[in-house]
Amino acid sequence: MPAHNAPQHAQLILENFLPYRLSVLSNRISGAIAREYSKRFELSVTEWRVMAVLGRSPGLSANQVAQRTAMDKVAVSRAVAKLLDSGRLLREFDDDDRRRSMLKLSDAGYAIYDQVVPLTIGFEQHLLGEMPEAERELLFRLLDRLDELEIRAEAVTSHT
Amino acid sequence: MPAHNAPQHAQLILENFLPYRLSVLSNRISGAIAREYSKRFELSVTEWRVMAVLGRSPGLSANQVAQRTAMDKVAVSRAVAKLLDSGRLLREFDDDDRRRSMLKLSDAGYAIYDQVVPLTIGFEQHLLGEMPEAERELLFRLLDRLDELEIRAEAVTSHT
DNA sequence: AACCCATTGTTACACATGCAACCATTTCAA
DNA sequence: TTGAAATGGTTGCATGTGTAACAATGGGTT
Repeated sequence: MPAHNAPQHAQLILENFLPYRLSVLSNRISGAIAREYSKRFELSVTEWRVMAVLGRSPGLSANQVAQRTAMDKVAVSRAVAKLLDSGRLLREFDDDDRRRSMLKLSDAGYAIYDQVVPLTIGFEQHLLGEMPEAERELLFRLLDRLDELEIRAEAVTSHT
Repeated sequence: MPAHNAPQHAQLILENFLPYRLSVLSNRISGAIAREYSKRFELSVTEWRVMAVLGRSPGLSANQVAQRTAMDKVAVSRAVAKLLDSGRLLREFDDDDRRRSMLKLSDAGYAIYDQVVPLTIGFEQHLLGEMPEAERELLFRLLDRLDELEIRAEAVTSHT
């Protein structure tokens, strides 16, 4: 009997699989942050992302918000509706193009924004605080590179 | 009039915010992979994760699968139900403890497993392929460290 | 045995998400 | 000017997900 031990089946070690690890890690981190502000401010992750972008860039349209947050326009539309409803957002429509909305935080919106921002930044500090500057930079460079790479998923299927 | 320009509001640059970047990146990557196998094999992400673990470790219980996949037991329960239904999974119950299930892939399950594994590995190759070994190792070390860190979300709230 | 509690797994509900179809408005070309 | 295509945004539907309540089984104490 030959002494080879080729596995009968393909082998995948999930715990070492990068996409899986990113997913689990990201869910844990985002979940932990979201649990904080969602309880305190009745705010979902998508709503918060919309607020975060508009807090820094008032006047964007819903579409522009969608692009910047990497959310699809439906998610933005619904988040905007809720934020308008709860009085955290103001909306006007452009006179020149009445389809286009112009969004910005209300005072109530900024009151929340000014509390959540330090909270999230504190969390990031906690994550990165003890990481040497060099590693931190490398981490972000790696993320940049991965961002660029995975654009074309189709290129991959031919590999196998 | 003094020449300070302290911002009126807290500032957060979402595009540089680590949790946000991880979330977007992870969603893109997992989404790209999932689109491939979900179309081809009528397989959701959670179902695939269950299969991936059982392919390598046959005989685990649903609870054990949940722990290894970082999914909650409800998600596993439902994924298992579907996989049983579609004949990709076999289940027995332990004679000594009839609550405890013992799960493994059926032949049909392995047939799929053996196709999806190389597909996902090819994808990871595509992501990591051009990354120098040293950076790759660092990336995984950084992920390890982040994994350990963010366990206690509460520790953070006092930071602010 | 009778009880209490922990564990495994399922079900029910509320809520988020993605895709497709849709309406309103604008643009452009015939 | 009018009709086709493009754009911004919303709504409906089917599906996924998390939380809590639940049934069933088992372990341990009296």
